Amino acid sequence: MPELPEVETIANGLQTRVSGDRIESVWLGNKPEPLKSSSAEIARALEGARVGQVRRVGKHIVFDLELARSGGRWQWIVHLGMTGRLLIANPQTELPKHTHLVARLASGRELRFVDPRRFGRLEVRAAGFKGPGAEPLQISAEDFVGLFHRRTAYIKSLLLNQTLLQGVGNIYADESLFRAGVRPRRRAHSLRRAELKKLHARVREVLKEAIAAGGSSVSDYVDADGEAGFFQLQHRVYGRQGEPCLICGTKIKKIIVAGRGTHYCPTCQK
DNA sequence: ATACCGACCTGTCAGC
DNA sequence: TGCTGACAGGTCGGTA
Repeated sequence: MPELPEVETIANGLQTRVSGDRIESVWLGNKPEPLKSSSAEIARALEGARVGQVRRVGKHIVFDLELARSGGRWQWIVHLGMTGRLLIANPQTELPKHTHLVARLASGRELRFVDPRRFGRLEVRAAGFKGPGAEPLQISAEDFVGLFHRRTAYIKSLLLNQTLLQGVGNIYADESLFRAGVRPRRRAHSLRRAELKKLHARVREVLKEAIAAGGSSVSDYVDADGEAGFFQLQHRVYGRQGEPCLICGTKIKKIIVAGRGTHYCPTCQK
């Protein structure tokens, strides 16, 4: 579900609202848990820890944990998968279905992890998590070109590959390619240098605009306060199959690339 | 190296 | 009303 702008919005909300708070106790659901670390490890790392900085790395939310006792520096890493949510709530409000973790905070509130499809992942690990790829908002145009210009795969597949660029998902890949005028099935090495530079600029532009709008709410995305984002109103191709292109009027096409629904304008994108 | 497919899960919506 | 199938913001592993 959430891509870079949504994860960034959520992480910023959590930084504002829970950083500095202390986790007093943790409840974890059972059965096939959506965990990379064990329940015991997670509970041990979280309970009693003060929450330091909260930020986004790729599509992950990273909580710095400051532990009174063990001294070591740990991080709690949350990947929301398709349907994961991190919500701040009053203890009195009913626990939503599919709640897998509840962290009770010293301030009296709760931080809840809810994930119907269970594609999300929770992990605790030693500090220093960087993620597998480059950050789209930090990489230089030169390095961006270097990432793609020799690769033979479809450019869209590569934009989704988190070990190259981390944070871009299906919506923003389609939106970036539209703005750059590049078809999703172009082989990356067939893109001219100028096209790759343009794509670099458009990826950043789309992500920044989406962050400013609080992300895209396609079906059930909400931020840490339960608020929806608004960038879906600015989608130019994603979800617009059959509708006219906003530039030329051609019907937007939908095909499958890398197993994902892929939207583009056959006229504007070459 | 790359592409496709199924798996992992649940919910929703369109069509019958 | 209820059933069925397709599809959904993500990732992984197997196979050709």
